[in-house]
Amino acid sequence: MQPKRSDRRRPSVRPAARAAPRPGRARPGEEANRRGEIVRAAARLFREKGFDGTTVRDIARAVGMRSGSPFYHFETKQDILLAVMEEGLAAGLEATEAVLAAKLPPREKFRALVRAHLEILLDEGHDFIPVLLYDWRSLTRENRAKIVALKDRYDAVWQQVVRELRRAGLLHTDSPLARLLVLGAINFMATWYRRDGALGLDEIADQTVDFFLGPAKR
Amino acid sequence: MQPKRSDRRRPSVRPAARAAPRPGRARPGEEANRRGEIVRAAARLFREKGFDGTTVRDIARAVGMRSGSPFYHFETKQDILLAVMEEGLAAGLEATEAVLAAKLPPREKFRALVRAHLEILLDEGHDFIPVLLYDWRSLTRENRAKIVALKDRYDAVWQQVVRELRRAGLLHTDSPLARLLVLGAINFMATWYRRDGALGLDEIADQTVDFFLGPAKR
DNA sequence: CCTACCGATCGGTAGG
DNA sequence: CCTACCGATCGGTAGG
Repeated sequence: MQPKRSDRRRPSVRPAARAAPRPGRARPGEEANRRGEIVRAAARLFREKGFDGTTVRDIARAVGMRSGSPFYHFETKQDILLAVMEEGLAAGLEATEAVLAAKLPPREKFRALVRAHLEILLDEGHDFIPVLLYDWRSLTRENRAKIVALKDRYDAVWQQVVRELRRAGLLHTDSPLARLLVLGAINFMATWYRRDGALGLDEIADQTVDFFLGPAKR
Repeated sequence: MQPKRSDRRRPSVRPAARAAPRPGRARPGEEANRRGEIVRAAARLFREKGFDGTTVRDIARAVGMRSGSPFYHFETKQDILLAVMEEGLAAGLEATEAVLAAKLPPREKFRALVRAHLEILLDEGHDFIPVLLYDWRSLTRENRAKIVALKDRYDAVWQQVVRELRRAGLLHTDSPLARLLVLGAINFMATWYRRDGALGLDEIADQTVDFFLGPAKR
């Protein structure tokens, strides 16, 4: 006997009263909207239970659809995963490149970059990047290549800022390893951060900057 | 149609010639041995494909058993996961506490700790800790509690060394966040490290120590 | 987007 | 530890 992953209902019984969103037919024009809902719901579920631990039925239920209906919007479950990662990376990349564009001094630029990354990594409703980080293995080879291309741009932004920190004498190296250590330390926060914990995102950002660059001089 | 995860064979046909280890009955006395083989094979598979992405049949095949036979050694698949994590943590803890016991100066102690951790995190045949880090979510609540207890001891060792670094003036903080940043940066290496890459474990250890503490003075 | 369904696979078990 | 098997579930599809 397998452990049950979800409540089982008789197939012929319509789910009458439950907390989930409205089932039914989409009104014309809100189709793209529904697609976005699926992506967001899937991101949250993938983050919590992993890609393999989440069923298409879970996703359908979360947006108030019947079990087969997500396939009206996506051809395969894998395509949903790709959409989650692509949309998350695109949004993150936009925020990140905006930080680069704002001509801040190195330390402030680093702080802004860390803060922006913490938001998409840890804040409520931003489940895309954690899924990217922790469900990497579930991507097909072809989809992995697409994601890598986006991720490379992300890394380039960080490498650029690390270089500026080095030039300003705030770091003593700007090697790729330095970037990997900084980003790794931050990305690993997705493992231990609790939204109800002692530190907020602003405090974590400040202390992280201080840790890597040394306390700010005045 | 689902994508096939493995070759399918007619159930009545014995697998005659294949590369995997000998099928057949265990000789008396090597039972504990077989259990260990299962744990090691499972660790490797879990690391590659995740807990949910690995089937008991995969594990059985990897050690040359038929599909139901792992259940002679373990009650459930979950128990295999627990064994992987427990045995990995126990071994890591032993190596780690040995570093603490050897009375090295702070910088050398840190370096030895990093090096020991890199070994169990990245080296061939050490798949336990990566599984622990990346399949956390698949543990039941009760098993998670058991693992947390072991992990706390591990963290305590690192916190102790961070404290010594601070006292020696090599770090300017010994907060828990400092420990989380250092360990996170290192643990995240499991994501990007390639055994055929440019840097070996010794070089990574040296450069990591230099990054966090500043280059060694002479 | 629902209904109704399929083939494949999965974790696990009885009995030897 | 193998043989033979079960019930449940899963991703996906045809047809409306």
